[in-house]
Amino acid sequence: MSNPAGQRRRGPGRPGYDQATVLRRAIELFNRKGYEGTSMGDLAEELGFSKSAIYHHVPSKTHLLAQALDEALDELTVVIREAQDESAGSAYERLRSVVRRSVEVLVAHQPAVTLLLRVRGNSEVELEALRRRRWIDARLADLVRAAAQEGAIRDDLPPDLVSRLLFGMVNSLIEWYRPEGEMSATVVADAIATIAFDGLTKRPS
Amino acid sequence: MSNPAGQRRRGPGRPGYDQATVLRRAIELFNRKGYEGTSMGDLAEELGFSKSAIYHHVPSKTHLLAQALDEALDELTVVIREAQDESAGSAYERLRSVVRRSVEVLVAHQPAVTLLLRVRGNSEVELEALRRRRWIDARLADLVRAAAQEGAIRDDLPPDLVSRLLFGMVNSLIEWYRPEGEMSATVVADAIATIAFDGLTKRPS
DNA sequence: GTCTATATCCTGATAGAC
DNA sequence: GTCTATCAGGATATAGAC
Repeated sequence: MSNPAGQRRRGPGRPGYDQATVLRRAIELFNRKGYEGTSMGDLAEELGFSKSAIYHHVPSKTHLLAQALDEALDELTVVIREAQDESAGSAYERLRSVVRRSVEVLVAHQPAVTLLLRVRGNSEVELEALRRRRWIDARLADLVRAAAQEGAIRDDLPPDLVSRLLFGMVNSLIEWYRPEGEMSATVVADAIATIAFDGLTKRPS
Repeated sequence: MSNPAGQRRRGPGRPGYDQATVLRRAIELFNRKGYEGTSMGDLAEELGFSKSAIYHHVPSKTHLLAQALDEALDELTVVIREAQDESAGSAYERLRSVVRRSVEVLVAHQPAVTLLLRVRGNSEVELEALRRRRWIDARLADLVRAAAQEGAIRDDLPPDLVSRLLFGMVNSLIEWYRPEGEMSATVVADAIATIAFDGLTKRPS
């Protein structure tokens, strides 16, 4: 915490991490081994010091989880807020835009979003995160419904089902996307939009 | 094990469960609370007897997980085998068919497949399951590549990316689909095929 | 087939020395 | 700010009575 950059502090001495760095490494571990499958001992080992020293940086394991889930939820909430601004275009345009923005958030905050999407509701922190997530999902469904009512997208499929499948495809990114890979967020977002809105089948056009 | 139907055995006496029933309830709990978040004590409580009595039915917690993952992997492997039979039609036809069959398996074996899709590689059992799953994913990508080479689906998107997104959409079913709901596997499979192959955008047609 | 009791280990978290 | 030592509780799994 005396070290905003998360780097080594003094010439000699132990590593020294700030809160943000500890959080980042914790989320990494939670995703690799699962939250319950990761012990504070594991995290200590990862950071290179003893188990008890962690509690100098962070109040509890639960607090680490809460911070991570908030990071993801706050970012996704911003995307929803943008999509609710009707002056930004038709529902169809805003739906395409929210797909793109969601991909951007998933890519930029992949570890935190991954953690969020795996939450099961095992504690009060997780239940609260699930509540916020359900609110987001409901707003996405609203947008799909509005686009269907505009006549912009097909109305022969239940909007709730379309919403689940469309954002199911978006969310599946977290299973394989790695920012250090060669695929940019733009390429992925374009591919999702192309598949979802234009379809895979080749057309004469 | 003396009770193939998983029902009460004698008039008087304790419930009495067979292996299959214990496994089914275990998978249910693993999905609700996570595998690591579920203790054998939780499972005992769910089944209505003491913690230690479970070990009369099942050798270990790990064994329960292995059985569940095998159930899912065996079913998905059958789907892949079917799709590899080139006499069954063009790659495009087989791709559409494998999407439908995957949905059927996800719906019929939803709890086991859910567990499989959440495995992180935390133990030897999980690592072996991940190996088998990666093999399946690779065969699905082969099929998408073949369909693109046939000229049946668009070739302006990387086949590996298409495969990940397409089956990401299929797999996202496990997050919300409940067999007791009003949506049949057929409706869901049709919706996925329509979105993925024809697209959401309304066309003059 | 289920129970109580127990063995052994690991968990999140704290106390206090340096 | 990190350490060793420790706590109380819970984990998987086993032993042996009934």
